Amino acid sequence: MSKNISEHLKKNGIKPSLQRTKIYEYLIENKNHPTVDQIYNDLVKDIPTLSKTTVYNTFNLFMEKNIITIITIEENETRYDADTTFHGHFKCDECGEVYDFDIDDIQINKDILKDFQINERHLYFKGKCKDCLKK
Amino acid sequence: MSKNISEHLKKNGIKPSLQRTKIYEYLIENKNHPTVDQIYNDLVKDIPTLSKTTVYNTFNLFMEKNIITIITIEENETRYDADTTFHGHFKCDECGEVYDFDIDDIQINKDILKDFQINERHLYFKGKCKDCLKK
DNA sequence: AATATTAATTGTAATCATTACAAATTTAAA
DNA sequence: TTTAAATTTGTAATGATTACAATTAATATT
Repeated sequence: MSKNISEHLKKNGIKPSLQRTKIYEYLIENKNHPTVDQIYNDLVKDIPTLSKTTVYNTFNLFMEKNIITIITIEENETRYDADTTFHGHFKCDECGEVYDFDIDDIQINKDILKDFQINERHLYFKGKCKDCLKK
Repeated sequence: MSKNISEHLKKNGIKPSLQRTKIYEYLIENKNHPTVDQIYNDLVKDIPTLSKTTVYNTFNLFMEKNIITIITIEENETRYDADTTFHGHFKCDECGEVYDFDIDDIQINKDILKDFQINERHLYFKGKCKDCLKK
C-alpha cells in the first residue's frame, strides 16, 4: 500500500518523503475529509517531529500537483479530498461529519457561462445526517 | 426603494435601523457578492461612524432570519447573497468577479443521502470568465 | 567516503478575517 | 423626562493559515 503511494506521488512529480507519504496515506484511508488539525494530531503520534507547517506545506504542494482537491464548506475550516473526480459533499450541521455522494448530472442555463472556462466544480449540501435525525 | 427594504426587514422580524437598511440595500444593488471589506469601505463614506463589527453583526442577524445566504468559495473570504433561491456561482480566478447562473436540475445518486435532511444546497464553479479569456 | 549543494522540515512569529466583550449611543417604554 | 432595552461601536482576543529563517535530511560532486 505504502509502495503504491510512493509510486503515485513520484508519478506526479512529488518526492515521496516520509511526511508526504504518511499524509497522503492518511487522506486515502480517512475518507471523511479530516481537517488539518485532526490530521496533525493523529499523525504526530507516528511522526513525533511533525510540524503543522509541514502539513500545510504538503497540502499546498499536493494541490499544485493536482492530486488532491480542496473542500470549502465552512469559512473557517479547510478540508481536503484525495478523490479528484467530481462528486458532492454533505456536511451534517449536528455531528460535523462530511459524506460523499455521486452526482449523475447537472443541468444549468448555459447563457451566462457561455464562453467561460470552467476549471473546477463544487457541489455541497448541508443538513442533518441519518444518524443525527434518529436522536 | 429604501421604503421597500424597511418593509422587507420588518416582515422578517428585523428592526430596520439605518445601518441595517443600508447594508441590505447595498447587497441588493451590488449583485457581485462583495466581501465585508468592500461593503464596509463603501458604506463608511455614507455612514462615517460605521463599524466593521456592525457589518458582521448585521450579516449574522440576516442569516439567522434567513433573508440572505452565505457564499463560501474561498477559504478566507466570506461573501453574502440577498437572493436566497437556489442558484450557482462562478468565480473567476483572474479578476475575482463572482457571477450568478441558473441551475435547471441536479441529479444525484440518492442511495447515500437517503433519509438525510438537506437544508442547504451550494454549487459553485471556478475558472476564467469571458472577459479575462479575451486578454 | 567526505564535502558541497540542494531540498524538505521545523518552530516561531506575523497576518488577517472574524468574534467576544464591554462601553457608548440610540430607540422605545413607562 | 426617566428608565429600560436594543443597537452600534472600538478594542482586544481568537484561530486558521502563511512567511521566514534555521535546522535537518537527501543528493550530487570531487
